[in-house]
Amino acid sequence: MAITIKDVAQKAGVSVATVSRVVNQKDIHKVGQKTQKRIEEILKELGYYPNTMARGLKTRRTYNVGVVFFWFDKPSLSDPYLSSVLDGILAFYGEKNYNILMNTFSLKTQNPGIYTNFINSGLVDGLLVIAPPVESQFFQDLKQGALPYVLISHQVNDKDVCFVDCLNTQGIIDTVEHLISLGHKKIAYISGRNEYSKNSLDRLHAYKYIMKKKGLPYREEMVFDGDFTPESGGKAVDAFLKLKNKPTAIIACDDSMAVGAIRELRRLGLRVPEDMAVCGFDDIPSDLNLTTVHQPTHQMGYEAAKMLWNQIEKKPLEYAHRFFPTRLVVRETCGFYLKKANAKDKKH
Amino acid sequence: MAITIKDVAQKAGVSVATVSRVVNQKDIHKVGQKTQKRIEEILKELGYYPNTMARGLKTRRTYNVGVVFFWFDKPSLSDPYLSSVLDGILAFYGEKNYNILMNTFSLKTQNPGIYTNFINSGLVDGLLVIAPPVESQFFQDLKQGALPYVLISHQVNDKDVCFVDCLNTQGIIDTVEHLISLGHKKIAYISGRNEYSKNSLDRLHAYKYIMKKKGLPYREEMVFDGDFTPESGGKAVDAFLKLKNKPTAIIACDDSMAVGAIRELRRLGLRVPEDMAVCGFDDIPSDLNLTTVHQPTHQMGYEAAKMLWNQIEKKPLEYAHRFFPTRLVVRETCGFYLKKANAKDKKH
DNA sequence: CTGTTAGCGCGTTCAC
DNA sequence: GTGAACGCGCTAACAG
Repeated sequence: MAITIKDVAQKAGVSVATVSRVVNQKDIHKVGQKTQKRIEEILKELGYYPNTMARGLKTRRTYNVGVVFFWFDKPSLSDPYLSSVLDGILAFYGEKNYNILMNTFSLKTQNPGIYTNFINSGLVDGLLVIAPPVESQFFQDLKQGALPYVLISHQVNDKDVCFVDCLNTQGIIDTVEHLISLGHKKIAYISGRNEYSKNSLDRLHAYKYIMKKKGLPYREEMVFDGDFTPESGGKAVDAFLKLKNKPTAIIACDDSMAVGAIRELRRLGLRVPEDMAVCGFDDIPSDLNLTTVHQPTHQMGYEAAKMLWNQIEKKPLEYAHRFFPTRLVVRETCGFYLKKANAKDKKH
Repeated sequence: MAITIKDVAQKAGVSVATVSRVVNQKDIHKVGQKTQKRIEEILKELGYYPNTMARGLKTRRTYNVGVVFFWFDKPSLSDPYLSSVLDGILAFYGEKNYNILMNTFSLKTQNPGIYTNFINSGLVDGLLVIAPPVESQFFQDLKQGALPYVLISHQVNDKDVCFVDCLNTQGIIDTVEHLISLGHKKIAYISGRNEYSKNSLDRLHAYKYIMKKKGLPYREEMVFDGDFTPESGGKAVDAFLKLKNKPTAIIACDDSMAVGAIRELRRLGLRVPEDMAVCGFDDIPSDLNLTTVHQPTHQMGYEAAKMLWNQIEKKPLEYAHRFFPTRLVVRETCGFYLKKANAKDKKH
């Protein structure tokens, strides 16, 4: 059995209350210098560490925060977006000496027991929810519960719900405008899983909005419903190429699908960007020189963690929502540099 | 305040003991059918969830396992090796309905308080330790404590210490032999941080061993001490190219450094593999067509998790150590296919 | 300055 | 079949 506060008290010849005061440095000015010294020595000698369970039971604080993320096929941290967000979270709570409790949630089985148990068990002081599905019982459970939480990459029309997100709409608008400036008019779009990702939905809306605004025809067949996998990006390409009126550019809702699209195009003997421009979203590491929209995922994780921490520690909240700017990163696959080079050639 | 067992008992007109029996399905045959039904209904109606802290305090079980990993500059899950191992761990404990508690440990500050607290606080039922430093107070604390643990990617000469690892030595031997078969004799090596990574150390030893065994001269200057970053791979190349007696092939202790080496070689106008063959270790996703050694990281995480679980649940342990085979994955950067193509050309 | 004590929510023993 | 009561280790209110 581990050393308890009682053991320490006994050995020091004091009461447990005094030991507790020393351990927690609370009301420490009330403890005699000598007593404190003696207790501190015995603490080390015995190798005492407070039992988190007992302490948590009493104080209702655990210094744990839960991180929930969602998956289809299998839980995976290998996703660059996810691991970057998590890195931000880890960075913040590393400083604060909190523990991170990971919990994953299958979108297939949708077993609520897993997270309701997590929400209500008193195991964590708060919850960080990464990219939850658009509609879910989850939110109701969350709102009903007393546990503080912050949503990541999921904006919601509710003053009271804390979240961080990037400016998805702006990112897509920038991309479309950039492609238009390169002369494209027939711009196709590969969507994500719109029922499961608010980001995906917001980006799709943005695409429709800006196409219309720019006077470009929005056509059903120019939107393909993908699922965030490279494979679905490839399927989108196959579908687009079958059209009578083929697109000259493709925007993918995320980089994975953009990568899949490029691979398929090349497999079919088409060149990117000469024969087809391709743009992505997220700016994940890749050697394909993808033109894409960058979002500050690490910072978003960090700030979400901070917002949650403020709630937990009852600090005044500076803001309930936090939007991070996106940035269009122009590389090779949109054809910008190709066009530039061609223009230069013509001059000569 | 959350619903407690007392609330349920009151509403059901029974004692807390009876409710407890129903909740835990323990001695359930002693509870009357009707009583059970009634309690179960009220349980749902009230939305009761047992308090983990109280339960943990009583039972000494938390259904949490801790995962510890180590870092230099900042904690990062973006490392493909790490995220893959974690995926394996998540996959296993997802099935078992355990929670994962992440804790990171800085190799710079080496503050032991962080993990000793973690070890002794009763917060977790066991510990998974990923790629710990070669020598550390950590191990002593671990051995002294009563907490079950399993080491990942760290083999140790101790029957009682559980670990999983891949056959690092075999991986390096395969690589060297493969390069020799392609005609290479001057094979340089980029090492990792040998004080902090047992894998790195084991691989270096393997390199020295096989070079000697094959009658190839081992020269100090042919080994460069890197730090697992692409940058250090680049520096290694710079150093090797300054030598009078330049290598014709480079083996890197991990893929990151191999990638860095290739980038630097190309930057300097050298071709890979024509002018220099390069091989890595780990088989991380990359578009460089790297010849490398694959290790089943996901499976290793999964099996380590299983070993720990067996300990926690007091099941008989099948084995304390588990070694996973490596597999040389021959792609472009070693020059194998180049040679093959050349040979074919000559025939004609 | 220090000690006594109640009680956090739960599981479990023992009595009925 | 069921309930009363104890104690897990700790913090905090109160007493002295």
